Amino acid sequence: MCYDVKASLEAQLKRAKRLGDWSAVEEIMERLVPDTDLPIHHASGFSHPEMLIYTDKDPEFPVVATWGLIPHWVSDEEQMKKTWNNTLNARGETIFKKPSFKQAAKNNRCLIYIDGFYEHHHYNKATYPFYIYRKDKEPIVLAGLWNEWKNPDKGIFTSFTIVTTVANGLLSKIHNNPKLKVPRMPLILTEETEEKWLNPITEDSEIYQIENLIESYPESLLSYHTVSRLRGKEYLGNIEEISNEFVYEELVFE
DNA sequence: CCAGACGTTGTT
DNA sequence: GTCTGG
DNA sequence: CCAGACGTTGTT
DNA sequence: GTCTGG
Repeated sequence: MCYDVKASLEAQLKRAKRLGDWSAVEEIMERLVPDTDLPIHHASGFSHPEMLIYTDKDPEFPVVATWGLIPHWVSDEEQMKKTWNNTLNARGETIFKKPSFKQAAKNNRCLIYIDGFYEHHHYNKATYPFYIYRKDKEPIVLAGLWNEWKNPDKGIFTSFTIVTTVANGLLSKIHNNPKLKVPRMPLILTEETEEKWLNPITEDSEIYQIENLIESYPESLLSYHTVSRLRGKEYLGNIEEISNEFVYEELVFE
């Protein structure tokens, strides 16, 4: 799963900057970034932050979107708020089958550039948040689905969800779920697969080309450490230090 | 057929 | 809009 | 997902 | 133990 992320301005803009179109970057800074919650040192999906996503419609120039996909059939704002806490993630195995995701899976895929994400580990009846990031400190590219929903009161509402897959060894351990159902992790793309994720498909027979991209990311490329609380009264909020290592003396992890 | 849901996570 | 449960 | 509430009365 | 809110 993936319910907590860090998304700095630098990470979010990495894709827009890679081609060296500085006027585009300037436009993003002036016109889009003020409508976002950036920089996000930590945000929970349940707070439905506004972020930049790169869609298949314009892969180099991002749009502002809210985390928590609103399916096309949602009719009003009340129904929307019942739905969007349940569509923060989308199971990769079923995105082409579920009514909430199938249209977006076929026609509206996107990338979300983040610094890293947070997961909770359970030990001795307590909960310990971990921050997970790439060993090389480069941004993590997540696979997403996005959508434009017509809010009858307020116009077009752009939202997205993060696709998940089975967890690798490291994330299974952080989740320390010993059995039965396989733990989950977000779908992290590589330089090759991120372009394929945005590649349009027209026929149902091409769905497998997208499904083939859904696999867990090698744990050898990831690093991690514990951080201070991300929930409840001890939560420090969206401050820069929130992703810094915070050692819990009582926690034994290894 | 109609009514009602439509979704995710893990159970150290 | 489309699928599932009764 | 985790943290925190989990109830009643009448009304600032 | 289980539901709700964020």
